[in-house]
Amino acid sequence: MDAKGRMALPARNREAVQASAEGRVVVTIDMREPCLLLYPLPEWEVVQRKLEGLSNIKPEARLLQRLLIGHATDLALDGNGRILLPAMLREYAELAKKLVLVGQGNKVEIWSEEHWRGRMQTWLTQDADKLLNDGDAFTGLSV
Amino acid sequence: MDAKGRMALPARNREAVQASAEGRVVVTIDMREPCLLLYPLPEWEVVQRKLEGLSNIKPEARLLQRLLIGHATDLALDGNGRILLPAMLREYAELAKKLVLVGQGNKVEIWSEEHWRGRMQTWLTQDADKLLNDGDAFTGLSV
DNA sequence: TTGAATCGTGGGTAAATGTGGAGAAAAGTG
DNA sequence: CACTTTTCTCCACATTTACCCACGATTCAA
Repeated sequence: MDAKGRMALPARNREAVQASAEGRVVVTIDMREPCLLLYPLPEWEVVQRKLEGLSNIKPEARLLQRLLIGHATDLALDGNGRILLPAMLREYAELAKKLVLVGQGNKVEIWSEEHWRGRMQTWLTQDADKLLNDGDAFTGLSV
Repeated sequence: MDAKGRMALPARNREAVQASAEGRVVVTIDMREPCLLLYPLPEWEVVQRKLEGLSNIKPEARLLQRLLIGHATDLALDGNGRILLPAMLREYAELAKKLVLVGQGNKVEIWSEEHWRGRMQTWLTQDADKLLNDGDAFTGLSV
């Protein structure tokens, strides 16, 4: 990310986004982690419909809607394949110069390198042990 | 928001409002949170009809009607794309110089930055945990 | 290895947008 | 009617954003 808050989308993803969404993407926050989520526009519309379909009586559902839809921002790639991340989103994820992009199928996670390192540490030392010792959880799943 | 209580609508929303409602919007209060709700006029008319359709025997329904419809104010964008928020609404949401606008599909929430930060803090530290640990609530929802 | 193309990065500049204030018009008040 | 207060319109300025170009690094192919 540069000093203006612009982030270059890797050429690999760029091609897909250009083809399916004419360079239009949506960025929002991840409630569980200090990172952002980037969807190609069509993918986001699926997610948004799911969210709006939730019972809006449940407080939990309203929370999801407010935070995810509320932070969702339409962005378009500029001539160099970059997007300008809004200041509020940059602050939420505490993004610095160095970013880490993590592909997740229908979306890409955007992390500051610093947070990414910290979480990796935690996952590898604590959570992975727990996961591997929980014999039943993933029976039959071969990776 | 400036000292006169004027608020600039972001250009992105402005365009939509100009097209569908000739720059006319309705602002009212949110009963659950210290914030205001801004609807393009056509959207508000839908909401108002729903409210009026509620059984007016139930005290809860009458309360909704009184507060939402009672505070609803017709406003129009000025030459610079701004609206003048009535003093009563400004006081209700305790709006200060810095505002946060949160898009919610058919409406926009208007928060003071201070309240928004406070609520975010609560949501992310308390409610989000509860939500994520409540396994049944959102089975099958993949965001 | 070398040239050529692509890619990531940074910056300049012009246009668009956000912000603030002055003064005229309108509305409310005594 | 005179006066105050509010609201609207217009103008000026600061900030942000969009667009363009340039340079160094990396990749790819010959």
